[in-house]
Amino acid sequence: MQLDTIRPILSQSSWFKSLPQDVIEQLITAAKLKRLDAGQLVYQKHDLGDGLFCVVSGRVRLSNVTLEGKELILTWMQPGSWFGEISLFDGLPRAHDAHADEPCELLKISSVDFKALLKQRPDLYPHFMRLLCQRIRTTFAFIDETGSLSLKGKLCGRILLLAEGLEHQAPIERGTSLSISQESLALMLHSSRQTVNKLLQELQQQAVIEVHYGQLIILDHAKLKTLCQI
Amino acid sequence: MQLDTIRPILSQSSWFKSLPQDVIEQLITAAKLKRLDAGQLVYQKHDLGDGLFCVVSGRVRLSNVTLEGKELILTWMQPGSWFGEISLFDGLPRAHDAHADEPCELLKISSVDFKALLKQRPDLYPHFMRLLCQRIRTTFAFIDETGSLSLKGKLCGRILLLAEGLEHQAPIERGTSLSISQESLALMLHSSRQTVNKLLQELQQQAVIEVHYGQLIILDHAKLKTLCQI
DNA sequence: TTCAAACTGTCGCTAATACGACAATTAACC
DNA sequence: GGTTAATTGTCGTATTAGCGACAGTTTGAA
Repeated sequence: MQLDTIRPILSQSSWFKSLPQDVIEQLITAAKLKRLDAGQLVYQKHDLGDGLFCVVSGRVRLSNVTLEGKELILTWMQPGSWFGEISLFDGLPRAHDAHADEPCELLKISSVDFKALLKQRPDLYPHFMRLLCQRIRTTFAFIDETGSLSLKGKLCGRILLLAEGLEHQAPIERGTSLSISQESLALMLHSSRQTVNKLLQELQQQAVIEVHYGQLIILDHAKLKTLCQI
Repeated sequence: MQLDTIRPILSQSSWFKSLPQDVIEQLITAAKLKRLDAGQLVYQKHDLGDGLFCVVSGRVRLSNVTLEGKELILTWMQPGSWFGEISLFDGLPRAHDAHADEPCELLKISSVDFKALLKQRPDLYPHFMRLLCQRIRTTFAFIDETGSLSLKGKLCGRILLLAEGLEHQAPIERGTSLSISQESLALMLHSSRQTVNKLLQELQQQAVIEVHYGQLIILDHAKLKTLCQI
């Protein structure tokens, strides 16, 4: 993978783009590219945090497993997204499992390199505080959704989140497609495949989405937004 | 209120206690004590963040209101707890409403003072990053609870959280009491008063808690912990 | 072309829980 | 003490959604 292929992916993150240019170069230089097969573990809950990651290609699943063995998907990280920063800052173990959902390429900045960078450039602290704040606000929004929306509303919210993750700041066009199984959506919603199926059918009836094998196509982005308004 | 009364309350927060001694003094000096009546607003969602708060006495409720007007309680902040830091670090509006649940005394450090302090003491950044990380991890734990526990489990988790908030690091003793209405618990669980009542009765049957008017008494702390294990 | 695996669509049963209603209890204030 | 507001306890009913079961569909690989 060439640096020139990576750069445009990294700049999909508005946070990363806002870093000083020389820091961006330093991070890219310090980063190692890792390839993972589908299903491979990136890190596991309770592991020590040994680095910071960015998805270059593929999709990483952040999840937890309950006592009974059921997997709860928190979210997916898509190209351009950074993750794994929290353990780096508080030194505590990983809060989730991270798996490659498909064959993935990840950039990894090791703890050691990262701490060296921070020591050398303390002016970066505010940038990383903003990254943490973003994470907190996303998480708060998630909780608000959980509490105030019907399952259908939550489903619409998740679909939008994933679609926006794919296209980042770019406007979502009619026809944006989302490769995800109904089973996975259910795991993210803490719901059942059958119920998700029923709701997707309803949304298809309303011409909001098209439902295909392992794939959704967004037809009416505005309607989706309305349906998940809190 | 004397400084000497405030100091022991502030040091209930292990985060605050870990700050350098001179910074603690600076913060105490910069802070203004605010008194609020029961029900009074501390700040409102979408307000600009104009300061950082610490509860000295009373209880502050962090909540959101849905489109239909239903209040969703995120949590209560109790003596020794700091809140309102996120808007300070990312400059974005408040994410929740904050109300005094009872007559309250709050310490407030204004944005201006706070930013001046950070400018003067950039070595404090890591401390505030830790505060943010704590918040994120609490929030993640909250989401995990939501997804993997039965309503009864979540109820036990909330009761413990509130009890621990009251007693902070101190071990919860048999007999710790919690002043809260069943209605409020329901709003926090996104559930109904009636259901919460039924579950509390069950817990009382099992001799885990005692249920009184506007009050719960914890009898079996260990059992509560078991019931909310993820 | 065939086969297996993954995914989707649908039915019916059951459990959980929201919500209205109303009575009983407790606390607070005059 | 008496009155009022807040809180709790308990119905019954309606709705939501989880889950097993099973057939149909799509995909990819032999």
